[in-house]
Amino acid sequence: MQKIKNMSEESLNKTGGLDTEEKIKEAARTIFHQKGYAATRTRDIAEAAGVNLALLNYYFRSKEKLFNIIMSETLGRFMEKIRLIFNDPGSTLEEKIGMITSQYIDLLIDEPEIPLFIISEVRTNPELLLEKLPIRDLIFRTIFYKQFQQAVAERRIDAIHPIHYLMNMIGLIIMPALAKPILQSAFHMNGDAYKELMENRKQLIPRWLYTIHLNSNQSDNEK
Amino acid sequence: MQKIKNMSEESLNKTGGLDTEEKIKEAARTIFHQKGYAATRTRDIAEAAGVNLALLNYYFRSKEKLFNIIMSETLGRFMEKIRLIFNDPGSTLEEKIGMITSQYIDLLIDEPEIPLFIISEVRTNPELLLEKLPIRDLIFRTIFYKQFQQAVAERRIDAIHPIHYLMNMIGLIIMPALAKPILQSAFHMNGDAYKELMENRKQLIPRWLYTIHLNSNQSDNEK
DNA sequence: GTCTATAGGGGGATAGAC
DNA sequence: GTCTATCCCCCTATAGAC
Repeated sequence: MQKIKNMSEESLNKTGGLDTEEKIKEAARTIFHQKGYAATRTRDIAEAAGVNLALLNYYFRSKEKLFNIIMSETLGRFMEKIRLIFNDPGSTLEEKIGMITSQYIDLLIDEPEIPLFIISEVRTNPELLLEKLPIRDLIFRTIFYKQFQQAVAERRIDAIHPIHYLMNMIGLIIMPALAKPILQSAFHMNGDAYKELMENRKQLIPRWLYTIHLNSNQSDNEK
Repeated sequence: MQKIKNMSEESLNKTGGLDTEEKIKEAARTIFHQKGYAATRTRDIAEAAGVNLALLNYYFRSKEKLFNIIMSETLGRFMEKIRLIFNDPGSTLEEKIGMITSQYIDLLIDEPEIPLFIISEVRTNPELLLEKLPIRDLIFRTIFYKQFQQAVAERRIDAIHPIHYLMNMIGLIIMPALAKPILQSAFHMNGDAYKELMENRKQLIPRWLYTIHLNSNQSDNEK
């Protein structure tokens, strides 16, 4: 299986369309996402990539280094969406919520394993987050945050901690992805039903969020 | 492996107040909950229990058998609350929601690892659920479910699938527990702040759920 | 760059003394 | 029932031929 990379055009191998390093990363991403770091065996990654185990260490030195690369990329890909939308100057608060919901639900239809992967691995290894991402800034120093604060002020709604708003938004979006194995196992829900459920929530979640956090008629301050 | 517990006096060992089998289970529960099956080493369980590794296999035959016992007990403990409340004939729908929220939040203040533990391990091993628990019946053949259907009918609210209601309820409750490692790492939130956040949600979540699912003034049917 | 073969070590499980 | 010592497999990582 020699690797004649025809550099004149591209560095892509005919087998799978990717060069070896990329094939290994692709396989690693899939398996790490599904099973987590501890339960993943490098042998399985190599086999899924269609290469020999030794190549994995040739390209990435160790399982842990390979994992860190995958984790960085996944975290980055996941957070980049938020960052872009939260800082978009051309959209209203409501539009931002709609974009976040819609884009993340699309992502979670394709890759429902990502939230559980991130949550699990951050638990065992909390430094993963701090090292890489300035999450506080990414949330509290954004146009989104200013717009939200302004909306709350205009409506004279008693302030509950904004962390509730963020957690509810993220929670409502990712919950079906987290629950997918349980939905499949307990309710025999198949892929199409899951997808339909997710598509429904594209409309529902923004309305829910608006209703519970930004509706001054029955806001949080009524005791 | 006979287990004659001498009840006349006590079956308790002086060291720690529990007999050996119980000490091992206690240690196993803690570590399995924190790290999951794959990342847990039997040596660590034995050490945490203050006994020798060989005893673990003497009492439980294997890591896997020990794990299954822990998983069964944790799942049972988790689901039993729902079952009792959902079938309580003496409480209204609103009261049931309040009880669920309050009791589970108390549980998650003490043991925030449980949701992630269950979700993670069910993913790798979906049979765990089906074998043990009749979840469908546990949800759809309950007094709670009848009361919910009735409330929706009375208010003439367009029906969205009740799975949304359940997922939102569970999601809003467990979300902070799932996010705890991230909240600690990214926001330096300590145990007290987490507890206060959770206590706040005891009041907030029932109101939110009522507002988005049972308020006919601005229900889901407005387009 | 890619392979085969193997070193090296960790972790689950057991034998056997007490 | 509890311990020490040990087995043995499996998994990561590397050496070395091609």
